[in-house]
Amino acid sequence: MTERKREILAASQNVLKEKGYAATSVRDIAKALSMEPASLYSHFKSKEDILKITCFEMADKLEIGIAEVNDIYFNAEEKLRTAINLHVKVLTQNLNSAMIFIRDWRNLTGKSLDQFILKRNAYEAGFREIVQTGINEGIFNETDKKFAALTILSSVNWIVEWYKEDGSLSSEQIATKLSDFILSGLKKDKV
Amino acid sequence: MTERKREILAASQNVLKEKGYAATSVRDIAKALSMEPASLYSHFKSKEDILKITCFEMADKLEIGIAEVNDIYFNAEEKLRTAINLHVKVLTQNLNSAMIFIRDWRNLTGKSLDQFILKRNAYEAGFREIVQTGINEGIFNETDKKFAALTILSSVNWIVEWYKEDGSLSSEQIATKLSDFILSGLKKDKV
DNA sequence: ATATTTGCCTAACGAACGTTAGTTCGTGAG
DNA sequence: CTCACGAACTAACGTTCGTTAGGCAAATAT
Repeated sequence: MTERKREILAASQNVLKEKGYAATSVRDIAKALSMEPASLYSHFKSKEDILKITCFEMADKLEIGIAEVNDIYFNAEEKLRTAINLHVKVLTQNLNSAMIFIRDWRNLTGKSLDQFILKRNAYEAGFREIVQTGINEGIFNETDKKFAALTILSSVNWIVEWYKEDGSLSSEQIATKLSDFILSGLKKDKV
Repeated sequence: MTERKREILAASQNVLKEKGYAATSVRDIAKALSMEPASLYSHFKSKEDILKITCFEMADKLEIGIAEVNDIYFNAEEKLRTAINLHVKVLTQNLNSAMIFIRDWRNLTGKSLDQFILKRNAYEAGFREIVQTGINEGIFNETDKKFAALTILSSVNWIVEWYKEDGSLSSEQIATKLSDFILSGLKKDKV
């Protein structure tokens, strides 16, 4: 990808995250770049192309993280903490893309949509695997794996709704808090 | 609201939940009702009117629940379990509306949007209050209240993404699992 | 029986949509 | 110096959008 294309992509994402993909027009994007709508088509072949690139780049970044984690030898708690940390890092470091990725992937169509769903399922399976590992090791409660993985991911994904780059919490701090919460829950340990 | 209006509203929501508010046209909605687009305007004054009614009806239902819970004398754990149970019940019993409410409220404009955000904040504050109660009672970990409330709500809201009416889990079972997860976490209690 | 209201229709409006065609202009390569 | 090319432009295409005006028939109220 050329430097200019990357630049335009970033600006597009900055616009798309505001009102969402469907409610944002090509003209909105062009205006933010002080260029003509038609000029965008020198770089992208369609509006959906921008969405597609955004969603798949995010999916790829997350995929790399979870594959890594499940390869290295860690115990389940370490694996989960590492996976959450990587996930939070990817989201916070690409906040615009992350919002589009999480909210707007449904606007993909045809083969792109199918492929995206496959990737998403594979990623979720990675989390289920970590939960299973923990159960096997005897350190996690017997639980509905699918349910647990979905709940974990939902907590983690929701940070795009409230995370502010200038906020007081770093990516690592958020990840630690989330991991603590997910692992230990709200209730005080009985002493 | 007349019976007919309610009927049209329900059909509209059934269409809107599929592709989202912005990507769904008035003509899509009319087609699902086997009527002409213009006829919808005998019942609703605009497309946004449908969104507004949907979002605020959901917000009101949830609001009633949380107010109730914070009034009755319960300990914090009971309060939280009850609040989650009510929330899950409202979501699962109005699944179409719930998806629109959670995903598409951003498409509200002007005063409606402002008012919605106020309601949303008030609702979140209700959850924060429950967390605070638990901390005061000494049964919840000292924690970032705002963070905890957001994490709880995100887990609960995410069920609209995977809940199927014909699935094996009832609303109560889901609420119990969620509450257990949120209160106790994934890790086995040290024995 | 007559008047009013309701619910839907047909037709059409102007605006906004995503996209394409064709062109110009500056830059770097042969 | 010329040529090719990338990146932007102007102009416009056909479509779809949300919405309105006005009418008509059936149901309801007087």
